[in-house]
Amino acid sequence: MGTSKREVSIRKIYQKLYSSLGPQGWWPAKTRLEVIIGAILVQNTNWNNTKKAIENLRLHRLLSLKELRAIDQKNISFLIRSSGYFRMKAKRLKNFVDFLFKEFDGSLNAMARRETGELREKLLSINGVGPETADSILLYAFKKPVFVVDTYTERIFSRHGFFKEKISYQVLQDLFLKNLIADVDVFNEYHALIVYVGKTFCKARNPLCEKCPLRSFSHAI
DNA sequence: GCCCAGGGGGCTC
DNA sequence: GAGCCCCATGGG
Repeated sequence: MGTSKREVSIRKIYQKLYSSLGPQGWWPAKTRLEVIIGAILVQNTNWNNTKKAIENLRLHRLLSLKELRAIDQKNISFLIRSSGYFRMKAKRLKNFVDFLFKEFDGSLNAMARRETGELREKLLSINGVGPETADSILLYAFKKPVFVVDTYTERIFSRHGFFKEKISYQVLQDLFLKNLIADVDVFNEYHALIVYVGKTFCKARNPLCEKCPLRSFSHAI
C-alpha cells in the first residue's frame, strides 16, 4: 500500500466523482450565519429535517444574531423541533451566539479575519461543537481551506481499502490534507460529493455498489 | 476508550 | 407498525 498510489487515488476519486456527479452547490444557505446554524442543527440528523427548522427560524425572523441573542432558549427549541435533539440544539445555538459576542463582539467579520488554526481551537471549545461541525463552519461559512470528514468519508474510503481498522478524525482528515492541494473549492465539492455517494450508494445496510461511480475503484489501494 | 442519551421524520421491510 | 437511519457530541 504505497503512499504514491494512495495520493493518486485520493485525487482520481475526486475527479471521478466530480465528472460523474457535477458540482453539489454546497452549502445550501443564504448567509454565513445560516451556514453556522445549519451546521449545528444538522448534527446526527438528515438535511430535510434541518431545512424545516431553519425555515421556521426564518419565518420568525430569527436568522439574526441580535434576535437569537435576545430570544429565550425554550422558544428556539420549539421552533427547531423538526431537526431532532431540539432542547440540546437550542442550547448549542445559544452557546455559539454567546461565544461570538464574548470573543468577537458579535461580529462574524471579526471572527473571519482570524487565523484558521486559532479559530478551530476556539470553535472546539464551544460546548456542542465537535470536529465535524467546527470544520464545516470553517470551510463553508468562513471559506477556510479545511477538509471536512464525516462517517460517510470513513465508510467509503474504508470500503475502498484505504484503511482496515477504526480511524481517528484527525488521521482521516490528514489523508486528504496531505494528498490534495489546499483549495477551498475542491474541499467544498469533495466533501459534498462524498456525502452524496454515501447517502445514495454506499449505504450502511443496502449498498448499491453496482451503480456507484466509484465501483471501478473497488481495488483502488 | 466505551456506552449511552439526545429525538423528529422519512424510509424499509 | 416496528425497526432503522440520518451531513455528531458530550457526559459518565
